[in-house]
Amino acid sequence: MSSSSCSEIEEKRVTSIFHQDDFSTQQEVSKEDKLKYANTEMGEVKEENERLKTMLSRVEKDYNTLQLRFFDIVNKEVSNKGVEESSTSHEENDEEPEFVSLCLGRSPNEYKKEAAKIDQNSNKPKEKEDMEVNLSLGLDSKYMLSMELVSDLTPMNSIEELPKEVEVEEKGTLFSTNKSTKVINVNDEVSDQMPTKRVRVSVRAKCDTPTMNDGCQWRKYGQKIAKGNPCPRAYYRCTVAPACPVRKQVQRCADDMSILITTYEGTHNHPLQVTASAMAYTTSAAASMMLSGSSTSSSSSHHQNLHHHNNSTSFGNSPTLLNNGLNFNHHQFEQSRTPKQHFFIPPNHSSHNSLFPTITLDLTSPSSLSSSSSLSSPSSNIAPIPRFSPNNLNFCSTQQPNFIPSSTIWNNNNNKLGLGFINNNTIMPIEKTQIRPFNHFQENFYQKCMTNYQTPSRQALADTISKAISTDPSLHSVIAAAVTSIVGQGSNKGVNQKEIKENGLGLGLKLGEYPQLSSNNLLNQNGKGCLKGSYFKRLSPTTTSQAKNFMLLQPSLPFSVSKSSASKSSSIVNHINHCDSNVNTHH
DNA sequence: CGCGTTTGACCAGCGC
DNA sequence: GCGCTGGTCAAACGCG
Repeated sequence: MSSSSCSEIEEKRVTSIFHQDDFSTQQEVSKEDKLKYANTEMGEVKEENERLKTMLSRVEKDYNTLQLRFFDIVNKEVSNKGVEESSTSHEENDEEPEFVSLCLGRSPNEYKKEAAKIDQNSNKPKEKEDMEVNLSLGLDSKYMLSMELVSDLTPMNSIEELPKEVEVEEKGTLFSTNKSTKVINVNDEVSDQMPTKRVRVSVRAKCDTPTMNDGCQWRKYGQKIAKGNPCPRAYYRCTVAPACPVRKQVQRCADDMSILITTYEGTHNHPLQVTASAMAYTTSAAASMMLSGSSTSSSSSHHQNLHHHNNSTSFGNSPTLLNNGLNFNHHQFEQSRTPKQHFFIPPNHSSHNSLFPTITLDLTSPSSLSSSSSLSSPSSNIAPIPRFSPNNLNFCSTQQPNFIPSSTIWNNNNNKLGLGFINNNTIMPIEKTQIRPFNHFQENFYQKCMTNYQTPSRQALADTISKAISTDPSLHSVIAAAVTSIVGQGSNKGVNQKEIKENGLGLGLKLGEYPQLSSNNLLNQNGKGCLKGSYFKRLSPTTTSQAKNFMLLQPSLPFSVSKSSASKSSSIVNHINHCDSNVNTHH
């Protein structure tokens, strides 16, 4: 059939439509409306499709750019090292670029030391050893979140406790003398100016159990009454690997004992479980936030630097990325001066604290609450926060598996932990910068990590992705980071799922297997004294009075308890999962 | 008996 | 130098 005859037929059809009687004309008018509506919808969908395509290409571009930069730096280093080292080390280096140390508060040289310990104490094949040392903080991933994240993260960590060997190393790139631990430092100035600091990431979450279940195994090695908090602080070290340098401190909030404050320090030198990866991901991101913000200055320009550091960074530094999600209270310096603020004063708020900048991840505040308006203050330098549905993000472990929804322990409905908004009625002081680097996508990534890859729903994916993208154009760089992470995870997916099955992590997590959860007493460790008051008698009068004062400064955080958000969360998870599959396909 | 927790002692850093 | 505080160690203890 020729095209002309075809158009004739169509014309006739249209003509016949318009020449029907009045009744049918009315019908046709409504049909026409429908057609118009459908056409409009189609147009919108097309536009959205275009936006998605653009997004995807951007993500791809970002990814490639980052990868190129990464290999560029690595190659530089290899060529520099090549002068000094034999060709065998070249071979090693050639295979190493995939491993980047994502440090959280400790120098890579510590890992060198740890690795040396391992070296002495075991007869592991070197290759395996390298793997363990290299696999730092989270994701079990060959690819890290982004080059920016890594580079942002490293300066402080690289410098702190900097052994002399490193001083001879070239500026711009830091290598631990242990060849296996490779840390890239892109920012020369930063490294030059870096004070000797560790970074700590403090997670505040409502939790009834002694510790949060973050996927790692911990051994308690100490307990102290810290000044300013009647609740004892418990010290744990990671026991997943013998020489893992990661420590955590667990302490109840003096103000609200249902809030558990977990402070992480150090970087795991071993592969992490999926659940542990999620926490590591968050803490490392938070640490990167902190480092990128504080790295360039300890002066009053700190806040600005936080935003100016690098707009292409995958996390947090771009103001556009600060809109949604988790909030990080950055209290590198002296703690809260304004009683109105809902700042968490970290466990260590003595003079020592300046040596350990701490970033707080507040998972206790209901998300879509009132804070957005207060935070939109021009002088706060933080964009107004769009409201979005709160997700359940619960790090609480529970000893009552029966209460765990079958979908995921992280969707535990006992607590509805809003993501990120702080009840802050005052303008943020420069020293205490509030960062909201995460948005929907990253939160969802979190959920994804927690949920053992639920079967994705394509419809749900389409809905959420399009919504997220259309409402937040800034997502592209975030997605870039998430994609990078997901791709990395994807590579280990099979293993992780296997581990999940074998080790009881993820869906069917056998909580009782974790030593810190094995007790029947919910507060048997750091929490019991809080309620029984047994340790109060041990407090000096000074401490007690200080604690009282402290409490006066700490208004209670409101909590919302909901049992309806599980479906939302699972829906969100589906989107991520779907994205995951798409991304894997793409790459 | 092995493993993890508890708890007092000890050490280091900091401010006065 | 002294006292305060945070952090760690290690012996004692408890539990399975």
